[in-house]
Amino acid sequence: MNNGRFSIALHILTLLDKANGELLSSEYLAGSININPAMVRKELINLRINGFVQSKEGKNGGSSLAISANEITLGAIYQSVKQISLLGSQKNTPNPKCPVGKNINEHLNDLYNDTELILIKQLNKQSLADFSSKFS
Amino acid sequence: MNNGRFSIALHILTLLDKANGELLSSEYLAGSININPAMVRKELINLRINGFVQSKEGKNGGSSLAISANEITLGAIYQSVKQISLLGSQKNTPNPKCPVGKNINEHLNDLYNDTELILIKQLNKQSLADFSSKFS
DNA sequence: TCATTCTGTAATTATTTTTATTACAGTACA
DNA sequence: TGTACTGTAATAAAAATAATTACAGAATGA
Repeated sequence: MNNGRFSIALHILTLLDKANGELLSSEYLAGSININPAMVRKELINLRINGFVQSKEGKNGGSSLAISANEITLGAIYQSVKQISLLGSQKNTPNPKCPVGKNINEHLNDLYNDTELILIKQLNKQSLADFSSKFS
Repeated sequence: MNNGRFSIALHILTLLDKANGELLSSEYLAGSININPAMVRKELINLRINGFVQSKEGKNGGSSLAISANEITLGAIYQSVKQISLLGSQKNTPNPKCPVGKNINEHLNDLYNDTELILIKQLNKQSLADFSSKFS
């Protein structure tokens, strides 16, 4: 991963888990994370798409977990926020006339994919519930 | 990892391995990678510090591997180029008044460190020689 | 019904990070 | 002593991230 989105997503989810079903507003969440509520709402879109949270509009609205914290692994969170590949951005345009340059992207991709699989497997060892339980 | 430096470093090292001891200039390396020679020279500084390459100044100068490609693991290359933590930048400044915010950085750091160890272990399974042998 | 308090979302701007460029001093060779 | 390199700094450009602002629309409840 290469963005603060994982941290933010995990922070949101941990707070929601701690809230035990009570709806938390994006402003409240933003207060704990110390970022802008609009950023929280943006990340909530993604968490909703991935089925982790549900939100209620309007007065007294807010968000809560949509499924049990036991069912949400850190690997799944990671996958929900990652967009570009793990070890480097793939905008390299090496020289196709060079035997190495011509093929390196293919080999780098293989390497990144293999490595990322291991990473996700490792993250999957821990659920949101496990992570959340570390907090008092 | 979250920068193109890994790709560049590995590309450089692969080219040097293929060159079989012959000195390659930063301009030649840059030509294969399709980046600026100054960028290559910058990355070479790091590779030198880490003992992977050696460079010779002056006319007919250039760089070559300083140790055998068998002794350079991809994990070691990864470690040489990484600067910030794996899963997210650590500039978060959560709200210390919140029980979750107060402690999340500590727990995130633990998680990142554990995960990164696994990642490096995985990358260490492959040496530069292994990687380089994939190219004709 | 209507003021209030939320979310949803788009548009814009600011900041930070990364990458690229330029330039030139110093070194080694022939 | 000219040429072809590296070393390195300074600067600029580009890209990625994050923050801000704004406002329409939804739900509540007085």
